[in-house]
Amino acid sequence: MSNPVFFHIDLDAFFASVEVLDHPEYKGKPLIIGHPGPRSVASTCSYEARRYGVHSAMPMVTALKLCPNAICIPGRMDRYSEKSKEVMDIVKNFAPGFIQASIDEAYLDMTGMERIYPKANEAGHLLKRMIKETTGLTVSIGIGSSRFIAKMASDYRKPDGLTMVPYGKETDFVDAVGIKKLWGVGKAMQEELKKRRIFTTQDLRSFSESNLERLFGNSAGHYLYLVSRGIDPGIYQGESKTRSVSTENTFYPDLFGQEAIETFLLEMSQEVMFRCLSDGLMARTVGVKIRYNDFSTTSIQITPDEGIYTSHDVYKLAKEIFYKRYHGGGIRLLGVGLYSLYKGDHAQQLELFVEDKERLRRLEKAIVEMNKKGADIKKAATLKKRNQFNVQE
DNA sequence: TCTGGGGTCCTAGGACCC
DNA sequence: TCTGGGGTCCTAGGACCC
Repeated sequence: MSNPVFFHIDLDAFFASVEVLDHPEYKGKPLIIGHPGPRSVASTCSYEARRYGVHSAMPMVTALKLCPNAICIPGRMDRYSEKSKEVMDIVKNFAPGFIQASIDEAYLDMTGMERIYPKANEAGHLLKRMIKETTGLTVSIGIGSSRFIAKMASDYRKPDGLTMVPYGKETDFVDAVGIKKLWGVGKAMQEELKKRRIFTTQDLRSFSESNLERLFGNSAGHYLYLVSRGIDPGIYQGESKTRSVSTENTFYPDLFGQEAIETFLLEMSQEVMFRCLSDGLMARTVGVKIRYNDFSTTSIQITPDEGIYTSHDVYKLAKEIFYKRYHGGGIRLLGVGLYSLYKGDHAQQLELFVEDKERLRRLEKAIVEMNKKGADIKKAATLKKRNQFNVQE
């Protein structure tokens, strides 16, 4: 039996790199992807911008203070999806056990591929070359005995890097990465660890599993026990299916007034419902998210006894739960989501009026299909009002 | 630093049932 | 009568990731 071998392939500064590819004049310049608005954040930035301390998720205002001459452009998701597909097609055909983890990341299971690729690191270099030559983009690749190790290895040397963690050296590698960069251990957990005077992965290993579970809860404790030993806690195991669909908008200035609020609730209800329809999904639960101007955030959800069949159902429920919770004042963010999704095209149980609803549902589905073919039909008559309000894209 | 938008998973309490 | 235990579903909030 051969040892398990996994690759993690990570596109370098993906959105920014695509922009440089399409606009050679941006090459070598600090580039930030994101809207320049006062409430927006940087989504990606080029390595030139990173030298100024800019990083993704940084408030745009801060980023532009650090790097005033940065080129700041809003993202073009359609174009990035296109390039992503080009890359993923190459990766997919390179070896079996392909899992795409996000728009710019994928895993390959290279276990037992020695006859085709005798040396894993040479296979990695080959894959990097193929991607570069075909798409013009560079990736960083991590190689390890699990997806977890491969994932952190790809981040170890970036951009255009290749890091291989030899079988049996997982614990050493985790020590080299350090507790601050452990995948799945974020800011809040870092604080918890500091409070308990745990500063290194070695410190973590000095605790028994039951002690970690007592200190941090069963799930988090078990997780820390495993990852501090370089053992994969089980990231990206099976095919993941969609569990929720949501959309939200941040406004500047704040959103006020019944008409404006309801316009957005309607538009967002349609958006999430149309996305479900086009994927053949039904929802059991509708949720609304409200963030006030003081950044306090609340969410409400409802699982009605009657099913949810049309975007009108979504809107009605969204409006109902919104007013149940809304305490007035400026709204910074408004969101609508559908949860407890299941595959299906029909009402779950037969009930009164279902036939009418099914007819409406088929109508909406037809609109979705036409939009897929290039039409831009939206049901709401109120949509023309959208531009009166300031959406922070 | 004054904090986007799209997701996943976990926790904890309450309702309800057997 | 002051009071069990397990299972499941629902809700709200929070951590984390890209």
